[in-house]
Amino acid sequence: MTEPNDIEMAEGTRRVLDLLARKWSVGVLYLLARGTRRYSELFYEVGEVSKKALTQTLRSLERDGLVVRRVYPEVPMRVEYSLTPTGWSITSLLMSMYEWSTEHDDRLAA
Amino acid sequence: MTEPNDIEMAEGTRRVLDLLARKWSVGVLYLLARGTRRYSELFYEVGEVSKKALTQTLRSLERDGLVVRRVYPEVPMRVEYSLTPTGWSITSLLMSMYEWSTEHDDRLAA
DNA sequence: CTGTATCCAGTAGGATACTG
DNA sequence: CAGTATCCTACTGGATACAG
Repeated sequence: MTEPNDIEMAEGTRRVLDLLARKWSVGVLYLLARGTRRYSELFYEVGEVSKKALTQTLRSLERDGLVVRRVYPEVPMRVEYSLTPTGWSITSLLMSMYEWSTEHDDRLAA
Repeated sequence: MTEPNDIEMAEGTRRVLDLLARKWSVGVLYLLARGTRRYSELFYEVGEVSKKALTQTLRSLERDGLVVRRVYPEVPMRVEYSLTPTGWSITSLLMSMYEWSTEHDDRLAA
């Protein structure tokens, strides 16, 4: 197998970043890492998000295979979101980034 | 010290992602990880980038303390870019992301 | 060689109102 | 409860021409 060059590494890395690029994706993933959550729970816990943005975030995470959506057609309706194995595996990357941020927050302030 | 909650972890993680959010930031960092490069070298090696976008990328990396810019007022002019210690330290994060992408590229294709 | 200036298009997300 | 529809703004980057 040939060595990956800079362009290939940058492309692979960018694909990961694109998975997390939306404003609320990371917050949603951290919440779901603690367990399954309903739409309204995410809506109230993730921050000052609009329903439109939250839905877009969830749909994009679902398309990318990080999150699963389950609908329970009760009255009132219930929709639950949870991490896929892939979604779960990416949380270790998130925690590495958080840890790096704590080691460099002096620089991030500037 | 108190445990960080999800919101704090998401905020720290997002600050790191914001550092890398621009389209060409990752490519530039990978190139500079191999050593100092001139503007024109980056321009030709990083991909199909416009000069405007490359300059914006470099300015933003410089503001965030990941890159240093050095000007040599010769004729013709020479400008060199290189990683700061902070910039260097973030490359290990980039490589973790690249590695993750290679382990999940089946999912990324979908 | 190393950028700036200008114009233009696509995308993300906030606010608000409405729906099955 | 869990969204969708509409309107609007900000940001990002490509193309092109021009400048120190």
